[in-house]
Amino acid sequence: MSKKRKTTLKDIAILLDISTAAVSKALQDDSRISAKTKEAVRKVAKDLNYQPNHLASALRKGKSNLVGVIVPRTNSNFFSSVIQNMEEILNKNGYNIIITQSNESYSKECEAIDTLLFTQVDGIIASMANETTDLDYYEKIKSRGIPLILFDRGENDLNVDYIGIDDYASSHMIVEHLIKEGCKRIAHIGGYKRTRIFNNRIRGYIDALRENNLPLAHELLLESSLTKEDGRLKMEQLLALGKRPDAVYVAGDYAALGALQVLQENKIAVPNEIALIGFGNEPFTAMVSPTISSIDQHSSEIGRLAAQTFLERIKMPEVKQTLCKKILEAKLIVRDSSNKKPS
Amino acid sequence: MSKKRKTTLKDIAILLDISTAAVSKALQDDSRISAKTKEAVRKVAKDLNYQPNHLASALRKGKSNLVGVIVPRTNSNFFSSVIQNMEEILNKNGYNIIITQSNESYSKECEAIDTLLFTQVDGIIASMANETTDLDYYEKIKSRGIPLILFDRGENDLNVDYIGIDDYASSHMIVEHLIKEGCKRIAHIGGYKRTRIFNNRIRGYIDALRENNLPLAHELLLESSLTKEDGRLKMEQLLALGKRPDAVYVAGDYAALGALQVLQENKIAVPNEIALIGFGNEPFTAMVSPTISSIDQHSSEIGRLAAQTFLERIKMPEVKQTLCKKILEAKLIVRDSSNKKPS
DNA sequence: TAAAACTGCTTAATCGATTAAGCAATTTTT
DNA sequence: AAAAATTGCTTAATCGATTAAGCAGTTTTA
Repeated sequence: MSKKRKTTLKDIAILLDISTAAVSKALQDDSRISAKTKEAVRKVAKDLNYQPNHLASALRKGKSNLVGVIVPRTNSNFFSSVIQNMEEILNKNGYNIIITQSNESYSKECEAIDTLLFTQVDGIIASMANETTDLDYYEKIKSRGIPLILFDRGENDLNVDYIGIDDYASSHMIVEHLIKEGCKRIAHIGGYKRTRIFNNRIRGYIDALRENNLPLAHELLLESSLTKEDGRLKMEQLLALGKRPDAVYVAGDYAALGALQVLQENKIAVPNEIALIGFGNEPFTAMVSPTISSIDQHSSEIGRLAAQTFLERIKMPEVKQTLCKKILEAKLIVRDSSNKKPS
Repeated sequence: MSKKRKTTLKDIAILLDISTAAVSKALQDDSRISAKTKEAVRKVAKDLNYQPNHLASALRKGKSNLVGVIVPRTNSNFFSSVIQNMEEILNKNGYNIIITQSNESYSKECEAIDTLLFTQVDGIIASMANETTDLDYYEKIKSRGIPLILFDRGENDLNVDYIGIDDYASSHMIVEHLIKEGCKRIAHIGGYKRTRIFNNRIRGYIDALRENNLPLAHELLLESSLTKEDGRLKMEQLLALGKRPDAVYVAGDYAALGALQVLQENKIAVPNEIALIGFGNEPFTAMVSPTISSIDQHSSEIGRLAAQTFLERIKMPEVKQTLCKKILEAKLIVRDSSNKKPS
């Protein structure tokens, strides 16, 4: 019962008694083919339910019209939103995307790169795993001559296009907001220092404190994996201090949630005793109680820009010199967890 | 600077002064090639950093080793976990996956199917959009002669393999649990009746009530899109009733969260005044306060089974007769929102 | 020792679409 | 009216890997 044989250009050609070349050109609306022939070809193509064999044309044309995407995970709102917006633009331009997840693991990331290169993608858009410090594998992409665009988690050292938010400024903004709320001992549960974005957040935190003449206490600055569990641990660590902080800025929402749970378990009033701010504006920050203030990273915008950057690179592969680094300004969403005076 | 030219079989062949056929076979460890030649080929392949052109081999072999995946969205824990487990098994078997999102929209789903067929995937694993009722497009996949496996959201009418949980039994389990907790007026905020899984949940709810001699009040059975917003609306509707329910079973976690918020805004004690249960075991159900009881859908297992089913279909395409419908037993996770007597 | 089987390769066709080159017929230009 | 340009196609090569068929030379079997 299953009609296995797909219709090919040849089938159409034989039926109309013309060459496959003519059929191919007709479907591409080539000016050298008469309107009558084009019409006939299109009709037969529709009748036979012709679907071009993508592999064949990709092989011949030397491009697959596929874009590889590597993200640490898809079940975060940030990444799935980036992907969704990226996909929309790429689809419109005839590209499809292949999504792969690194699960924050360097080895899985390398596998993902191999997979994508193997699949002959025309380019790769990636956000690096937390673990990743070695950039050899990314060099492999560059040496393949296809565009590589990084977003959010990216390294400056790799000389590639990058889209992200201004982590330094965001961090700065958070600390100033907390100071305005009257906080004087502001702790920071930060990400890994070696990851550029987290390092920038740490710098923003330190500089904002300094500019406001607040002392920087080293016991208030912690390095974390930013999982919910580690957020709990680091919060417990902060509560164990002789002089507790009156505000905690956590560099990730999941860790902020863990921290919030510990605060609640210890019956500490949020924000009045200790104010709390996360980073990433994950949907659950607006769902928990109290709602958690956070930074919106403009995921849609990042997705769109990454896609556009890729398209530009594809169009003009020779203009490699001007590197494209787009840094967006993030937005602080003030919610209950840092709002001491509810209006 | 960019070394554009990729090394091909031909390059290796010329270097070793043998035919490309011999090289191809050597790399495939064909028994008709001498160990010496194989060794030499492998060495040169490594030296030249040979990466086989996937498009060429896929074209020739008539299979792409790509599996298409269609999900309503990736930013739900359920789907991302399914995908992750599916990917693991498929990768091990030489397959890569292309993920596409339908965003619960029928038209986007059709586009996704076209995209995947166009990319010459060897099979499709899908969970249907809420909107989808018309199955013509899925027929298109079947007529292409490649395996189609549905999970979670699937229609029985389409004669294809299916993996999911027992929605009827899960629903039954929830209601019995609530009754055991002493609830007597149990409401159900259900999904769309026309979607099979939600219909099954509704049937389970009704039958469990009946078996326990509890009256079925039509005003306690609501149909919802199961978004967080709609969960709020439906909960407000329930609170507006003359005789309020003493338990609400919501067919989705997001909607359950919305319902919980409304309950809290109305200062209604959960679970003592009104108990609450969700469905799906999204991570946030364990994060909010009170934590929300829910049903775990065994996402990892579903992902693994879907992948395995695909692999079996590929291995034995002729054994089309025995349809594979795997229905897993789900697990009720009792949390604070339905636990009246904390031990 | 002749026939059969195996070893280790080569040749050439193939997958399906694209495209450079070319050719005959028609139309436009000079 | 001859030259040039245009139209509308065809032929054949190509992308890179795979594979059926085949062919020497060697080894095993009867």
